[in-house]
Amino acid sequence: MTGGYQKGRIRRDDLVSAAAKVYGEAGYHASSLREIAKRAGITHAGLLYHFPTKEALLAAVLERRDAEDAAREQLAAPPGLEVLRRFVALAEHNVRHRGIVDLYSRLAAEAISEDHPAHAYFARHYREAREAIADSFHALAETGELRPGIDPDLAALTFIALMDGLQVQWLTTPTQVDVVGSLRLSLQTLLTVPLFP
Amino acid sequence: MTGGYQKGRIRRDDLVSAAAKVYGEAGYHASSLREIAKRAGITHAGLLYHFPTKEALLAAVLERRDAEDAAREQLAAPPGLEVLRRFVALAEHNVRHRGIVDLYSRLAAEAISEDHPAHAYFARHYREAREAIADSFHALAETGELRPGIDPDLAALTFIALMDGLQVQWLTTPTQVDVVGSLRLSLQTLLTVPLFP
DNA sequence: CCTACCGATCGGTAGG
DNA sequence: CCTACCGATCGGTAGG
Repeated sequence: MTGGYQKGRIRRDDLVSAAAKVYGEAGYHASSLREIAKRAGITHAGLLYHFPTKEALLAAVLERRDAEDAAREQLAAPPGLEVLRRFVALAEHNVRHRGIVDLYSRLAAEAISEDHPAHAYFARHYREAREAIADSFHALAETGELRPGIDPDLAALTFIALMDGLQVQWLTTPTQVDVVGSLRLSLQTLLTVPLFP
Repeated sequence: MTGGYQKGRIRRDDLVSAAAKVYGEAGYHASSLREIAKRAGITHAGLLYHFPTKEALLAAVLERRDAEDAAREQLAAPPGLEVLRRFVALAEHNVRHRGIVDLYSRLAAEAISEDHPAHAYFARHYREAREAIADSFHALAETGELRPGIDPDLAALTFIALMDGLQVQWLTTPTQVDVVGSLRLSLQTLLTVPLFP
């Protein structure tokens, strides 16, 4: 009884996976429904049976990314050093999974346009990331672990922007960019205590 | 005698300007020769009389950008604090000329692909930018103006990546991103002397 | 520099 | 989920 239902769910997941991969290789706009469908083993009309428009498929890709992030954030720590360490760990994870970074970096640049279907998603993503980091810098300021005179909100913006900039440069010239080293350097200079004792 | 020649030069410049603008709005791949040609007041076939392929037009846009940068780098200072100040001044200039930043940020993300026609351009651009900044950090290390224990090359990578990451985030949500403030904060924490006394 | 055209590709729909 | 199709758009070419 649940066979067709289950099958449908699996098929949708396959399509979302294929879409994420193709977006990562070519961006959203340059990706075709035919290429995505082919990788999932169906026709592009078949894809449109599951996702009525190209934009609906993108929405599904972003939703699944959010769900994965949320599952990971069960690991969320209280504001402080540990949060910063986990962001560095996330960067370490990312350099071992290029596809994730590809998808994110290409979509982020496309989504600069206010009328891009992922624009609101990225505006929210940036704000939430800045707020999460800012909470930790504020906590560190109160305990004297943030260097005096540093604006916690500006430090948070700096950290998130640095992560994004490193990713694009790393994707373009992987052998010449030490993503994790740069993040550690940047964080350590903001702190009065060792980030990794 | 030089009339036709002059006219041709002007027309080519108009086309390059129109192309830079459209690339900035939509990226390279999503830009059409018809849209670019229309803004310059000719047909797309007319554009192809001046630039034989879509790729040749992109090359001309990048060449002009290099020429403009070179002209600006007559202002190039010897390695040291002044170089860092001028990069901050460049960022101040950029936030008043959104089109330049748009063009750069969108192309950079597309050029992640090794087969993108601007890939080699950006690989070179990153390397040259890192080297220019690294020279200054090395000089500052020798005079004790760089905080002890900071790797000058890693600091250079960090600064360039931060500039790029700030630009994308600023383009997406302009009112929420203080590009210049973030750059000043980041540089100041690396130094033992005031960047802006 | 234009008109007119080509083959290819695109997202989406009809109808089953 | 497929076959078959649509109108739109693309980069590029022929021929002037």
